[in-house]
Amino acid sequence: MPTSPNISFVLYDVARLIRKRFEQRSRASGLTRAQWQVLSYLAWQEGIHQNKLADLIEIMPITLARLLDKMEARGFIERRPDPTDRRAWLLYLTPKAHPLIEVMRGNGQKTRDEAFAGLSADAQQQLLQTLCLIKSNLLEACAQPAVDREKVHV
Amino acid sequence: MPTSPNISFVLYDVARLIRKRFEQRSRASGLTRAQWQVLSYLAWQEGIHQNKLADLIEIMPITLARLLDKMEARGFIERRPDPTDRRAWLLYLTPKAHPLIEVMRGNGQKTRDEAFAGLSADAQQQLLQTLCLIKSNLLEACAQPAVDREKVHV
DNA sequence: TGATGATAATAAGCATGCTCACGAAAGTTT
DNA sequence: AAACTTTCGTGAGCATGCTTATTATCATCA
Repeated sequence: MPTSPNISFVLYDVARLIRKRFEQRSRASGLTRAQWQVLSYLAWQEGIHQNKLADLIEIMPITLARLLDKMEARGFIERRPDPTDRRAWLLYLTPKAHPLIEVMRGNGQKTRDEAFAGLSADAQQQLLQTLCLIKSNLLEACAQPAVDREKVHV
Repeated sequence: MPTSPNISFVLYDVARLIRKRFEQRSRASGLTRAQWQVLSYLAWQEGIHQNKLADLIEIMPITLARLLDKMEARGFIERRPDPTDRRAWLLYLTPKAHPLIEVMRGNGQKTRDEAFAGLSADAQQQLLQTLCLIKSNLLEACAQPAVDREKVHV
């Protein structure tokens, strides 16, 4: 950009590059960044409903459903019917998934080490807090309608 | 997550939400976040090659080509042949694109205002610098091979 | 009970971004 | 000039994430 870089663009770039680097590193393990995020939350909350998990990760349920389709096909998770609600599934890790968790955690750590090189622990903590604030701002904003009043008729 | 949230996940979430919010706001204008980024750089460097523009934005040339296809189809940019290199195109905005620039800049500003509410100008400046450092770390890292030494055979 | 509304999951379709591969043209070396 | 290498742009195919819409089931209330 001509003047100083646009902070939103930079933030978006950083996220894209983190994903890219993580997946360079994890290709052999067979899990993408998004799938690792799912696995990571699921390891913590096994037996959860898809809806609840989507809420936790803050993605649309349909986005999660597609991820789970792939992870189920590859044998990392299983959907068991909820005995009390025939619409719903309960999500569980398979035995095959367990050894992956430590490997992927390591890959995440290595990616963070690369990304945050030169940042003190304090600076990282500060960054995390700032990002959490921004995230909460955006979650609230996204729930509000945003009319594009300056619509351009082309 | 059980303990404190994973900073990479949060960062990724924030980027996703910024895009989502920006596009909620800009739907009527007909440009997505990515297309707006292209337009924004192009307004600054008209007559550039696709390759150079992809370098600037730091995306793969093929990703840019697809974006340009759509923007060209909608009449926002045009590709003119480079008289000195028959492989290459020179990129230009159309007259139709110019009025969009101010509108989209405004949408970006509104989105940032929502996202960064509660952050002082200093804190925002600090954040920008930190993100630029991380981006540069990651650009360097991505250029290095990342062997997944702990390959899991499944 | 029976209608009405909410909720769980998914389908269809689109945008962005990647890897890998390829053709055409340009540049370089012999 | 011919052969090799590099570069520019794109095709194919995949993953993620969204909006919108649909089906099946559950919950509630008349």
